[in-house]
Amino acid sequence: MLLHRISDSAVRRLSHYLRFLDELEAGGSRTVSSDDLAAMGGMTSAQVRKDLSHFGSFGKRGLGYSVPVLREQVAAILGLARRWRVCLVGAGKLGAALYHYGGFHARGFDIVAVFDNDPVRIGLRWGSLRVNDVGDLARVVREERVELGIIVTPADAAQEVADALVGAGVEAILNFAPRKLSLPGEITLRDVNLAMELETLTFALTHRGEILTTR
Amino acid sequence: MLLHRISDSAVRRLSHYLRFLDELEAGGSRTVSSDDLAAMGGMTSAQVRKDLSHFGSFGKRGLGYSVPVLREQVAAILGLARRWRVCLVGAGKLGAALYHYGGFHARGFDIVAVFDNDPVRIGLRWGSLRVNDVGDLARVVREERVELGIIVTPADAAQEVADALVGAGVEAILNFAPRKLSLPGEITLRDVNLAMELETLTFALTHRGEILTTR
DNA sequence: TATTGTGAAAGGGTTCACAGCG
DNA sequence: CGCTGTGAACCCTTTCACAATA
Repeated sequence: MLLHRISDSAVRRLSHYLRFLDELEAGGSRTVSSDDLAAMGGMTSAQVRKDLSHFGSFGKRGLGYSVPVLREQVAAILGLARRWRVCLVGAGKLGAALYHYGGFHARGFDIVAVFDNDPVRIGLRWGSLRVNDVGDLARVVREERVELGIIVTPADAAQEVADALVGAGVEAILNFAPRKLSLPGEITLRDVNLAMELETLTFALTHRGEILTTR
Repeated sequence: MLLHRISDSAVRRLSHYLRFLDELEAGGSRTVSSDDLAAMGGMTSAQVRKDLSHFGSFGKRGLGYSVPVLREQVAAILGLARRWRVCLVGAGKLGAALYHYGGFHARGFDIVAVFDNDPVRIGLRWGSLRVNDVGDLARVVREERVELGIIVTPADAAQEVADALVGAGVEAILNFAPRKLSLPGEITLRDVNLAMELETLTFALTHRGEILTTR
């Protein structure tokens, strides 16, 4: 398929649609219209149709979309037609929270290795895994055929860990450390910064009373 | 001050600038140019200047910006000239991770209350706090003058908790539960969905080989 | 008839390029 | 001379509106 550039926000909306389609299927719905999906997500029906149209024609005019068919198509578009092998670097509280977060497994992400550099944590049993020494990262990542890395270390360690992950063949990184990482262009990177999320809230609250205009 | 509509991405860039300015100040730099800041964040200098220009003129032509002055200005723009009182609803692993995440306190966020509905967790000591019964949420939020709520509950409980927070006077909510919340328009809401972040990675990896074009 | 799929129009964000100024 | 601040140009995303069609 020939793709135009798909905006980041469009990809995130596709994730939303997938969640809505899961709920609809669980609720027994057989079809949805773009209007229904839009209502579930606070968007417009034109937006829903445009987002989907980049990848094909999945609906029937006059009828809408088949819930199970569209669910499967959207999952495939997002790369979720298969499972993904993920590792977690950093076995602190946030690492533990992510490890136990059921949403990853439900969406097709299998955490197959965990690493830390703290002797107190190395060797600990986490479910069916053991916490590995980060010094063994390259070997374990290769043995376990890890594809995605999640960095949950302090900021200081993040670049070093990222380099090790890339060296061991990981293709994409989700970085929770508040540090800008330098990576080769072929590696996909996404940053999540929890303090920054709160800052967008305080920005909004702080400027609430001011006149917002377009000049 | 008269503000235009500031885009979400511009606000996030301001958070980045603040982090860079912290680093520069810690490193002893006295001034920065928009070029320097742009290089630290992988953006363009025009973007940096445009972002700042929405809020005033903070630099000197020919010289750049004073690091401490700009740091303070950007912090003020983001609403971080004061501290904020935050509560956490959900004392599970993710709640614990956020509670212990030093980045919040460093940025001016004080977690002053924690809630859960599980008798096993209620009453547990977390640092200087105790985990409250979520049934006491309205009273405690008022007593503690909580301004921001963070929802870290399972999806099922999120709407109910959000309603309680709003009823008790919270002004903004950061929601980690994968559920679309309905809130009054005057409440600021931000969603963080961890599975969705991974999905943007798998989308990119899945479509990597395909020709991305503009028609 | 109801709803999709999509060109065209509108809107908004980013980049350009240079005037202004220390 | 160097770097900021900014209107104008450009580009990308969203919305509109309607032809196509089950």
